[in-house]
Amino acid sequence: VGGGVVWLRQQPGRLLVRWHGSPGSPPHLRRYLGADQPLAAVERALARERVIRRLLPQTSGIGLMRQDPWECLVSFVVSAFNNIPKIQRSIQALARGFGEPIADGQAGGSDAGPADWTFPCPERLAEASLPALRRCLLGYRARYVRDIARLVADRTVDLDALSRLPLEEARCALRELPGVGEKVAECVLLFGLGRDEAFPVDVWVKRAVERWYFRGRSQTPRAIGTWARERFGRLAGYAQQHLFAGARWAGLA
DNA sequence: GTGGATCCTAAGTT
DNA sequence: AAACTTAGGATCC
Repeated sequence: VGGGVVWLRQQPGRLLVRWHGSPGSPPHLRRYLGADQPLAAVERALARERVIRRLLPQTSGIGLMRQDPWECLVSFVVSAFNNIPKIQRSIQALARGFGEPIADGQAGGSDAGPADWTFPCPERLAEASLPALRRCLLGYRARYVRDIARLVADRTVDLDALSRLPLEEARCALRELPGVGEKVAECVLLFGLGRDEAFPVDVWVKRAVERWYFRGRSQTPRAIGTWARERFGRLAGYAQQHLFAGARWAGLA
């Protein structure tokens, strides 16, 4: 996070934090974790809705992360048609192979080199070879990652500027990028650009909405997204988080 | 019960 | 609308 390393341990009623690699306090950690959001008020509002109200006992406390837009974009491009353990390995391999070493505080083997690496900058990924990227288990996504990195590195695309655009314009701009479809675009809007109205429809959310709102009737992801953004408005992103967590908790198959 | 071939799925996009 | 990287689990000899 912000060029440093943060360790978190959640305990009942508190969060233990340890960090190193960046001077002073961890950068905007509260914002990064979404811990600066008025969750109590959000959940009070969402509880007016019958399905979310029923999920809340299991899902209460979930917030929206505010990742760096660049890291968020690449991560979700990697996530498409993939599974979470492999996504994690890919991200770690990218950092190990193309990121900057983070000065070791004290832990970790000093003989084995740096234990931690930053997420790679666009410039480094833009000049990476496809085989080198494929060694990060990216598969056919290697080309997407490299081409997106080039667009950002040569300033054709300005991710930070997207957050100041009207929602629909930012959405369309993201969809222009190779490997970015509706779902990934919504994820970047939500977790990277701070647009709480975004509503990504992945397989879990699709199952949840079909089961709990459409009596098990199949709907297209597009239709679900449109429907949800209308129904939940400015809190759609939060609603999505609770539906996602609820679906996984309920083990929807 | 073990081992390997095969199939299937997984935070979708082209 | 089929094809797509890759790994891990499920099923079947």
